[in-house]
Amino acid sequence: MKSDNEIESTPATLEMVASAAKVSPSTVSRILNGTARVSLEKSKAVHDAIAKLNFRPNPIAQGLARGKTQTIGVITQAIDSPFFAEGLRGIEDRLETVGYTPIFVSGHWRQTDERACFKQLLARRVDGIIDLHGCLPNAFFIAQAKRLPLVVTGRDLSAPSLHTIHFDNFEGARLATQHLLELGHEQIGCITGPSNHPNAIDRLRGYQSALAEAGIAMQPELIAQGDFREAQGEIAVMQLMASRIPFTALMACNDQSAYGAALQLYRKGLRIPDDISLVGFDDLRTSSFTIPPLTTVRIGIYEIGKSAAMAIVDLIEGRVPQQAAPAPELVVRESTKRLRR
Amino acid sequence: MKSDNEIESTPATLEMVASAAKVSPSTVSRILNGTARVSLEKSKAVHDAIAKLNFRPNPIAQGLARGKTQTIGVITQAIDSPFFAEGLRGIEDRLETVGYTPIFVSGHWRQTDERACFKQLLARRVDGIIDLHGCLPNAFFIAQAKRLPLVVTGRDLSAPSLHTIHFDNFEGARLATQHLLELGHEQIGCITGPSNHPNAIDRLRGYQSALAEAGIAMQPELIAQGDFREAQGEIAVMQLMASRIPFTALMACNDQSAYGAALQLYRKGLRIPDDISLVGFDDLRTSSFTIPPLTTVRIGIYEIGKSAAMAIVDLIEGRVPQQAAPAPELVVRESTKRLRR
DNA sequence: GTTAGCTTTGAAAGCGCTTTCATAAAACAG
DNA sequence: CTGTTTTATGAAAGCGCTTTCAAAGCTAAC
Repeated sequence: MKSDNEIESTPATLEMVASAAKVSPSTVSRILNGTARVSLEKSKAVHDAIAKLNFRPNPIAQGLARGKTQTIGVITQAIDSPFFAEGLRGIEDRLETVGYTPIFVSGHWRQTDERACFKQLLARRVDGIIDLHGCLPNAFFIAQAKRLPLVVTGRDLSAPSLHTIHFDNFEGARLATQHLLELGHEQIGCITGPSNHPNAIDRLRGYQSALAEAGIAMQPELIAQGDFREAQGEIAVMQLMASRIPFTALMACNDQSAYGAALQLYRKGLRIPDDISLVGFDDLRTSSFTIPPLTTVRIGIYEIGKSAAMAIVDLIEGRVPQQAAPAPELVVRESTKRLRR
Repeated sequence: MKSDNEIESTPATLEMVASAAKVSPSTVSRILNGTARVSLEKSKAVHDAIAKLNFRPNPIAQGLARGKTQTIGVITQAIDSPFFAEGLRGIEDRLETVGYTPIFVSGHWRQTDERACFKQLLARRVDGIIDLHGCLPNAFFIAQAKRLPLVVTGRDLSAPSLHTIHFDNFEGARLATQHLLELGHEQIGCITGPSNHPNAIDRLRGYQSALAEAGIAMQPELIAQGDFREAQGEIAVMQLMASRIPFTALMACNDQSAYGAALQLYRKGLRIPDDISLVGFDDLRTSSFTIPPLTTVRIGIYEIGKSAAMAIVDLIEGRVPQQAAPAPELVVRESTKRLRR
């Protein structure tokens, strides 16, 4: 009986298996891959040899021989962003079940870095790439997809060998703002995301659209620039308050901004939701544990990660992917409240 | 002028470069790796050909030929844990500068999963493995290190080809508890981590030691079982309150537990820090944005990730690693306060 | 009983590199 | 100049697989 800790000096090779089973390497390969019918006795002999030698095919050699690496590149913006981390988890969970290994690299929201990621992954001969919310131009993605299967999230494109999974940010923001309106709020501030970020733009538009729909005039002073990070959320609230235009509710274009905003409101002695209602966007896992738990828009980034993983495999294996993002969903918790009058 | 989006159908091979430069493949290889002196004119011709063909060596082929993959396996417990994510970021940042690619896999705090991770990474022929806070027995790590370079964090072991980076959890917890004591608290509750988790055990011991040092008798009812996750932090506080033993401060064995605890205290109408002081452990990035910002013990997991990355490279390249974890550091924010009397 | 048609298997080439070995050319010593 | 080193370079083998090709062994059909 072998212990789990046991070590064998050199990993066995296919040829060692072949000679142990007294067959040719080709036969072993055929058995491993099921690429041809093999007589039962040889098959058994080979399996025995594999077990005895504890043989595991060398994926490097397979990769070279087949020209496929069973590896898929995943470009994220930052591996330590709570938002992306959930998506990565989805990708990881899904890919594991189908025998591909993900390789994660980070673009840091910089075009040059993201280009470098592509280069690196291409050099490593990945079989496909998933780009989570990349910030490169559409044309770039369309061009890359000619070279290898590509799925990108956060936009809506159509090209051969390219699949996109686009979440409806506009609708999500509309929902969030509408929720505030339904609670009787009319003076609603907005903390935006980076102004060149497509998702951020759509979310701002959703906010504006909801206001317009309700017949409420937009006040530019109620829009504060954010960058999707907590610290800037704090600053945005400071600016909003400095403008002296009163507001009773705030819609932050992502949860992290909302955290920062909440902290700054707390510092100013304003209570959520009693004095100010706050809604976020993303539904990070931590958002159900903030004080108070945050009302927000659920994106389902974990599910998107899973879908992206399935889609890239579909693409690689010649199927046509059908995965789409879930619909935006408002999750009402305790940071929003009917406006007292 | 080539556009950045441009595509070449098939990646160039070393042989194509060789024939374009009218030299032998060996010469090209030598130039690429600097393994021998080559005449200036050939060298130039080769560099020109490389540039013209946009050649990048195929790492798969290199891996096969050299028996090294320039790849290092990283075992984390969960890629979407905010704690580990920071460590991964450190590893990623560091490894990038030295030309290794990390492959991240997750053990989910389960021994069988973690064993499977080892198997998978070994099969992929990584050059070394970093195991972040693994939960397998010491003997396993020592045995594996015989097979390939290994660095593991969160414990203190010594064996050939193995390097450990051990953070002083005991001291950290002692510091945190001491801080509470210095603020005049004597009834201090503790929310533990998983009872089989070495770090959790050390932290609990640190708490106990600080109390003992201060001559305060330990009250078992003030110790509530946690599991390092937010939800259990909530439950722990419920249990603590149900026991009816009064407490004025709480030390949570990690920040995530502290978040859950804070929420539950909030629900019960208890204010932090006015009614209860709360201290966490880990100093997650979000902890400076909680309400109120959390006093906690800084581990510097990002730095530990960086160190682990350097250590594994040292090991692989035959140097002897010297990296150690930073010393525990109390970071006082706004969740703790002098006991009013 | 011979020819045609399958099926099972092995030999060998090839994937894109590295590296050893051998050789031709250049450098040096006598 | 000749003989010995040294240096730059190419040929070829090899890393561990897959896959084509061809041969050998069967079965079936007339």
